Amino acid sequence: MSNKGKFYMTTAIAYTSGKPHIGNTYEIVLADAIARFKRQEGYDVYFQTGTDEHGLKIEQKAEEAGITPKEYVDKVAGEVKRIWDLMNTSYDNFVRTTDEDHERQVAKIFKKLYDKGDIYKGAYEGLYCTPCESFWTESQLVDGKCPDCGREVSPAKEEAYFFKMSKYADRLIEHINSHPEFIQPVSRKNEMMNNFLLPGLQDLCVSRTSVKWGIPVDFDPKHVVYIWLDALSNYITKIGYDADGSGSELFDKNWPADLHLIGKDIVRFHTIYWPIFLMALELPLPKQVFGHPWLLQGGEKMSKSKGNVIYADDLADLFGVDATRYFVLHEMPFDNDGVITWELVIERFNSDLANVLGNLVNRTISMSNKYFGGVVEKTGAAEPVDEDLKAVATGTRDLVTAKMNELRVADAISEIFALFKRCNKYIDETTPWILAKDEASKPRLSEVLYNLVEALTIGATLLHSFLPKTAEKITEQLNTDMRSFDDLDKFGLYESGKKVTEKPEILFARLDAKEIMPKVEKIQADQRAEFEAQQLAAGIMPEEARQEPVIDIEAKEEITYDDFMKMQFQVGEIISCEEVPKSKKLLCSQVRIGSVTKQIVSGIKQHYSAEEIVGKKVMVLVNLKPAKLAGVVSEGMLLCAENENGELALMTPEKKMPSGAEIC
RNA sequence: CGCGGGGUGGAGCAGUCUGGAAGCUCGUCGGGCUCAUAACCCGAAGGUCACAGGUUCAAAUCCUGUCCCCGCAACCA
Repeated sequence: MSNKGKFYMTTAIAYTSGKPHIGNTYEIVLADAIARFKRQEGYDVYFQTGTDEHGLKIEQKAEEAGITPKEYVDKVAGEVKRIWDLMNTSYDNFVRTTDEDHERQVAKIFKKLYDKGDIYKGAYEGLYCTPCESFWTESQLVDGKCPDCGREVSPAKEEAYFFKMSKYADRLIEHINSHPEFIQPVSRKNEMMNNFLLPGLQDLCVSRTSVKWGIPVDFDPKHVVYIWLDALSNYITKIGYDADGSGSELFDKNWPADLHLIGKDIVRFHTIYWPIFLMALELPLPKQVFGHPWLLQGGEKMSKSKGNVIYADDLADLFGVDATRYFVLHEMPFDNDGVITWELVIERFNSDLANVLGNLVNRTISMSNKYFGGVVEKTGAAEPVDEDLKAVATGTRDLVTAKMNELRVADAISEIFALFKRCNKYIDETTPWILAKDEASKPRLSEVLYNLVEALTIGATLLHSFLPKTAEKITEQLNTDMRSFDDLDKFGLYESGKKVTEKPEILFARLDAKEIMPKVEKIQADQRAEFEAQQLAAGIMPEEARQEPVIDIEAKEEITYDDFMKMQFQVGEIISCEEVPKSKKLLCSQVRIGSVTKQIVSGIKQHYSAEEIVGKKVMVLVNLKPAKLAGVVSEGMLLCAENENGELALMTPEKKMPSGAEIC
């Protein structure tokens, strides 16, 4: 393996406001695949990931949970690390922004930039929402109210430190223009240029007094360092950067980073603010920032508040770690968002992993055992049909490398699977079961199986970066080792005469959606229950209906819109009410509908008392033909919902509505 | 007119920059094969490339307009 030099790469550090879902996990798996591949190629890789643990949201979450912020982030960071490890990711360093060395360096960096004059003290003016402790701009408001809580905002002014972004803007524009590879994909570059750089950068507010949970500005401790300045700095502080100038060996070797892998939503922070901070610190800029797309669920974005989140450990439970890795890596295109649904995962699992790969390994090993007692021997009985297989096998490495160099990981995997598909085809072309019938064609049969085993070894080696465990299982079953990367363009290195395993283990057993989906539903139900429990704990009213049993009633005949329009519903206010004498069920109400008052008799006595419904606004069917009930005239109907026990609930408007308002 | 992404056979996507016979995976249908995990291999059907104009010998691709979906909007990767 040739040494190609160092390669320092990072993921964004995960924000510890809650358990990471499959989308967060996507990033670490993607990064891991790249890191492993670079190592395989011969780079000296340093791969850093971790957690971002400061900020208001964490402060709030901790308070809701009734624990300190530190306790809260310890818990979540542990969870993040557990999932990173579960996904078998090969990071070299897991950093936390609450690490003492990081906090000390961030404070020093802030001081250094202040001393230098790039950070100055000013005032932040804007519209302030007191309960949310947040500033908003005019354009952010929703109906003139706080976009978070919907309450009134008021103009306010807060002392704050600002960073002189504009001072470095020209240099950054120049850098981006002269380094086309800096921002990937290119579409993001245009976005940054057109929206932020070319219109002119505003100075960035880099301190907060409204947040307690953060790194204090050491010379003005009522301020806390802005979370992005804090978080971004991990890329240098955690490899040993020292603002005083005495960097560590690790830092000197690895900085500048070769790749920052981040989500497309935070491209701005990594391609504008971060480079400018680095310029101010007189450090070289990272070589590349890749803003990967999102993994969306069923067309809509995942979020905990929607309670529709897919977690990596659930996927790993149902499908296994490598299948989960395969899915997220394969399904994510280069610059458009990917989609994940349970059905899609099952489909990919069956068609790619079970059918194409697992079955190929299985049938190859089975044939070797059946025909040659497991011994794989090269006999030299070649035929022209072998050439294409060999060409594909030896050419795959460069195809994969080319895709990986562009960070097109999904395409890289597809190249490897193209090799496996070629192998399946090769089996049909050579028909080993026919060769096996004739003793004279045994050498040919042996050669065919040898070629398959060799091609599989090459394929497994290439797969190692993406599906580490699966690749290892394959080479184990073939009784061989991973090939050296440099040898992957050679065919015939499998040691002739070796014996494959007697009993091939099924790598991926086909799944039946009918069996999986009930488990999925259970996971989802558990998640909803947990979410509601959390909401309850936080004092938020849960959506009660969700957990309650539903009722199905007999469907009535379809009606037309005209039929519907014949009925007139209005809001009515019950101004008085009395029981109907000699009746068990009836109450007689005087209902004001607009300027008219109607007398309505309703069978609700067992559920409502006459007194309690007075003053209620209710839904009334107004143009029902009057009728006499128990001798009393009724000129309409009060509408109620009825449950399976016959209990009634009057329909009342969800918001305040005037009497007489039409219901349509 | 806040910014951005998208609308391509039943599903999920590529192709659009650099116009030149509409492609991939899955599904469906038909065939082959039986070593293998009802798997594998071959073939077929199925699309006016959101809509309307325009440029061109030629448009999914370039230009103009319209409709629809989605994300972001400084604390979601």
